[in-house]
Amino acid sequence: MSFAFDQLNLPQREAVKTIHGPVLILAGAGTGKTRTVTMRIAHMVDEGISPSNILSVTFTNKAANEMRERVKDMLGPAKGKDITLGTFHAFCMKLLRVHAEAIGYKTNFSIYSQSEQVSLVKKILARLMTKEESLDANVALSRISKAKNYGISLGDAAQSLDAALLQLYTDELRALNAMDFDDLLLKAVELLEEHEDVRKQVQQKLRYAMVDEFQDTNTLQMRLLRALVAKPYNICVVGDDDQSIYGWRGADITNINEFESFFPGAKVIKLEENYRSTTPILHTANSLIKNNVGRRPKSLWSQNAGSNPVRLVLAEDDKEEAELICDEMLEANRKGDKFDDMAVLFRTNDQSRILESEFRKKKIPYRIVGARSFFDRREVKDILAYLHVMANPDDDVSLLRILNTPTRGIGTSTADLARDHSIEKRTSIYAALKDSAFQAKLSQRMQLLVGNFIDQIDLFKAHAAQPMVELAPLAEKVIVEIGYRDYLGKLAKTPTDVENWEIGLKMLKQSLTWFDERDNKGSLQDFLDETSLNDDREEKDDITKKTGVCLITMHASKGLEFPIVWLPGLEEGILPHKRSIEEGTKDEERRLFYVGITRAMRRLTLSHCRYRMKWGQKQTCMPSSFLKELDKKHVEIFDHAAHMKEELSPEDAADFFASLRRQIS
DNA sequence: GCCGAGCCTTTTTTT
DNA sequence: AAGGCTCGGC
Repeated sequence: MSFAFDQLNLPQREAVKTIHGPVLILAGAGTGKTRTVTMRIAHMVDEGISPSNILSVTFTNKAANEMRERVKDMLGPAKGKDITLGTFHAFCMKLLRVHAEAIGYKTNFSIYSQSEQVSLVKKILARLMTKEESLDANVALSRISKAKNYGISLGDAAQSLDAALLQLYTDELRALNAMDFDDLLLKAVELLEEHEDVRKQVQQKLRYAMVDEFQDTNTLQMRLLRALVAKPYNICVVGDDDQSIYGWRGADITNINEFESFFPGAKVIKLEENYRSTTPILHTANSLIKNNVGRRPKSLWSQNAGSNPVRLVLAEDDKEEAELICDEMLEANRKGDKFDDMAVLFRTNDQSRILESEFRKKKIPYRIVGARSFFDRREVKDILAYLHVMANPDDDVSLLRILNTPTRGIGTSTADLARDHSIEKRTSIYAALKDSAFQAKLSQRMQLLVGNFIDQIDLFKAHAAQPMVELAPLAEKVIVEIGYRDYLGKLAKTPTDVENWEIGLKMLKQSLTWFDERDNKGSLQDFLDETSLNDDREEKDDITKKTGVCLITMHASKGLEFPIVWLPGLEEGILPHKRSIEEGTKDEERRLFYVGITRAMRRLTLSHCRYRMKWGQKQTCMPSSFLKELDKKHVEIFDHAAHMKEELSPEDAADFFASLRRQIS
């Protein structure tokens, strides 16, 4: 393959050519990052590096899938699939499936999702807490996660509730042969750090590493990389410190800011030519982000001068702001702009409500990212829980979920008894149920019920363990034999409930069928791994495929671009968010604003209000302090509220002011 | 074991 | 304003 360097600009070319030693590519928004990275891989292979020696890790599944497609296109499917490519978590999971025994786990460990973690923590808290204390499970969990990520101790278990909780939580997970998402990273790090043979073996194979979205990596992921990448540090990371917006869930910006101290001798390459936006948009973005301290200085530029200034509009209230946006969209649409090309990016989800109602009123088509996950559906969770227990019967959370689902007379009191027994004997609940010492505590009737349940599970388990078992029929067998549809029928309050649940079951069976039909079909375990690590949010992946104006949070907009963009609600307390002001993380809010601005290709409108309805109450709003920071050279300022008043006839104006007074008082 | 009234909270969300 | 959660009554 001869190489097409002429398609790249100079820094891009340099990034592609530098394949030995540590490299940090600072790729600003819209600077052709993905193209550069995939070309770099192609170039490496071109230079004689075997694809099987290349590791490419990303932060999200979406990025991993994109990368996989691009690499396949570039190298062909045969070479493409030799590259080790996936998310950090998927990589660690695969490593641990092979080596778990070295760190005291069975290789069929379960992976606990967020909701499973929450239910486990709730259960532990219920046991742990005295009447005066109270602790929200989600809050506790985020502290546990922080402690794991940063490797910090929470102190003495006897002194601190957090420490006691972490202790019990950790013990419990281990007893259940389960890991949470953090554990996947943590245990993989432990494995590599403490087992030289494994580390050497992995380092021998994966001699060239590449990391995308590096600004989103956390401390554990950095530790993993350091364990994984040996001298001469053939590691290339790509990211943009200015787009680091996930600090609140552990992303550590020092990874990118101090990259050279982790990998000495690193070459830093900046990509600053932007192919997405016009000069006014980039100039405004640059003027904002340069107010952040401790960033790596860079400045985006474009050859596209553009024809529209950035606009900054003041509206009377949030209703008027929404109307204004809709009116301008209709006007732009009349002039030939497509609704698909427009987007409204907001800070908080509740900002979308008033927009949606205005869109519906004016009959403007819109698309919105669905927040609900497919795997949050009860029917999907129920059947998946059966599959989980079949793969790892020691998975207590799944087992407790199905113990009385469908109702089979094994109520909470028996479940509690089994729990106590399992704690006392330090076994799983499944093992407790099988224990004759436990069964002796039960009534004749309950013994029978528990026995039946265990027999059924063992039967399913044996079926699932058969080689080359088809999963879709297996799931259907479970659904039929447990009488799940009858159970749902009794549970339903309306006929639509039943229909909805049937849809969920269909979707689950469809994904099982797809898995069955795959060329390199794996085991039940493989299917469960994929579903655990792929939080397939409904619609999320399709947001770019759907049509209409895109309504989306600034966070979710990262990586997307739209010709025409509105950023409403630029008020102190919303952006920067009130909580970030309190917590002193305004820099991250500034980056978030920067991400929002740099999504726009041709036209950008910023807006804020004098008043806004919040929690059912009218609030006075101050303009965002970030607005002062913007260089107004390319910004047109427009007081829409005042403009509205001028346009009114005297009578209307009197009405207007009267109604305004009513609203204020 | 289930339902509903009343109370409380309210940023972003991936693996 | 609205969704989630708890607690009390049946």
